Amino acid sequence: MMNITLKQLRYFEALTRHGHFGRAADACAISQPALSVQIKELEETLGVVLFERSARQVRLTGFGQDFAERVRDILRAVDELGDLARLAKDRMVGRLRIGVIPTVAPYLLPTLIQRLNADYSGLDVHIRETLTQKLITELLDGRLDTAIVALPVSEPGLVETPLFDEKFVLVRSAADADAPVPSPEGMREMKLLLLEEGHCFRDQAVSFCNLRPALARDGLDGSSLSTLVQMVGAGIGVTLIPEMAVSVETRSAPVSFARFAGEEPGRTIGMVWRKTSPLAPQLTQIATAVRQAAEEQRLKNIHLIPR
Amino acid sequence: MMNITLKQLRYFEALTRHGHFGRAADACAISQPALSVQIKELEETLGVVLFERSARQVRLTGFGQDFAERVRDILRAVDELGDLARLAKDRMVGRLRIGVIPTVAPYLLPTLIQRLNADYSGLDVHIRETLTQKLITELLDGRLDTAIVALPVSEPGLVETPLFDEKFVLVRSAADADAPVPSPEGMREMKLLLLEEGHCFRDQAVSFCNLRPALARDGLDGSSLSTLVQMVGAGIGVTLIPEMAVSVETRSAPVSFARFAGEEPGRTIGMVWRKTSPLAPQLTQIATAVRQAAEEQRLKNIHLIPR
DNA sequence: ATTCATCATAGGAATTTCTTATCGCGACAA
DNA sequence: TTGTCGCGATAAGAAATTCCTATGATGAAT
Repeated sequence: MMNITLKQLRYFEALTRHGHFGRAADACAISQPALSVQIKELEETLGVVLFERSARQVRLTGFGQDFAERVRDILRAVDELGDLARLAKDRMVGRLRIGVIPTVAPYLLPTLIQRLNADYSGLDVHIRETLTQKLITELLDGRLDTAIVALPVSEPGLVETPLFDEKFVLVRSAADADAPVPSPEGMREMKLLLLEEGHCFRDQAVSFCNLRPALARDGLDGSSLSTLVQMVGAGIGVTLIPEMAVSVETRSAPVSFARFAGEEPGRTIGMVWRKTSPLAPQLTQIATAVRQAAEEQRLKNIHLIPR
Repeated sequence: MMNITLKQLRYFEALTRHGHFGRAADACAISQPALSVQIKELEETLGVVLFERSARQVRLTGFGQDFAERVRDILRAVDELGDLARLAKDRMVGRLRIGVIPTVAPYLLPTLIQRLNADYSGLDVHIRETLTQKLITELLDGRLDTAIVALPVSEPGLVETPLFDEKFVLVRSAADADAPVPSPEGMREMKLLLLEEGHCFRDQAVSFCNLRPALARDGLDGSSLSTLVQMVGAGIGVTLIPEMAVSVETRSAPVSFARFAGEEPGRTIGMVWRKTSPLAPQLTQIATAVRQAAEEQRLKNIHLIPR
């Protein structure tokens, strides 16, 4: 009890076109008996005669004609599978789901998306912005293809690629613009505004100032860097933001920015994806594009920060 | 350089459903390595990775998802091929092109078509009514599946099956109803109306009366039996028609019918089809249906003919 | 009647597909 | 860490299939 094979359907189709076993066999690059046998096998599998063989010509039966129409559709669909793959192979194509942490997304994405659309048209980019923890979960779950987060992540099952380092700058009210820049220890004396729990940037800032994490400050945590900057502008305290955010956040409120002296605080932003991801080659390319976007963005900021 | 096979697509589909090589292999009734190899082969043929294999689970890649949709459609279409054939196998189904000569068609077809529709629903009957010569040509050409004609045809390449014998009856004006029935020889003295050249019925009538075929009568040939009967009703002459035509033609004009004494004229109607026709079994069945229709029709006529 | 063209059949070779056995890797538990 | 386990990949030989060459059978044309 054989099953229908694509070979049989291809031979069948050739025979309908040529109406002649020998010529159809040539077209299929096989011998005439091989074709005869496969056609016969197909007919036996179906339990139906597809061709009427006479000495003069080979003609489709009535059923064969209906059959042939469907077979043509099937073969076309199968060939399209190959075409589809051939396209997907070289050009980067299809859906790409990128997760980005909130302290990077607003500053990097406008540039990045523009660049991706330019360099990889045909790529359908989906963006997910949320906390690192959630990104990692979704990544491991297969709901994301890659994530842009602060390194290290140290999650077995994921590979990390550094993208760029960024320094943190001090944000204080415009009035303090000329005051000396405090040392990390000095920061502890100031009212430092932080993001809510869960943001890695909060932990990084806390770590820089050697604050005791448990020492949760008053209830002034902000849900975004913009909020923090606005609070600083209102004279409530000071905060840190990544240098990349400066050009955007300078518009949020009348504040001044300052670099730290000596050992500057900072972090490494990187891309992570599953070790097993078949997109690895593409993602490596994407990483390059992200680096370029980050550099482009950095140039917009660097001159806004006084030494 | 392998080609895509249906097996591969079936295995692929099973793997998408189970997300597990071992279970998918079970579902396909093969070993796990066999499935692994075929999936790998498919991926190599396409040049694209379809599944992301991790220790935890087997997941479709983005491309794989698009691919899977199309594959499902293809497999469904292929399975439908089998269904289609299974239906066509037992039930008689599909197009059936029957040719019928004009001196039979009007009297047999109403009954026959009704019967075919009743007994073989799903059969798409096409009727072609024309002269024997043309029917045979179209039959040999494959434009007809079978023809109902007067036997014998004696065409190599065709097989003949008798359906029924029918007698010819004399048609004369109603006024002559009680006159004695002439002998074949007597017919020669009467004005015998005939069908045009090409109708086999014309030749059969001529033969019965022992007329010299070349002796073409005056220009009163009719193009149908109805025309002839109407002419008889108008007192122009006499004619012959098959007994099967009586019940219909008695409505054409005020005429009387009479059987011939002694050796009655008649002919054998039969079905012919190509020796090579794969429909032979079905056609044999159809022939039975035609016999029944003819008998049914005959019963409507027999009591209308005196003697 | 013979020849030619054409499809079917047969037997053995070549190729493909499958099975069993085993490896390698990552996850999980102790 | 270190086994242990689950799972997919790989290997090698066995089984099945597909194919080719040679040949048969049949009908048509000369």
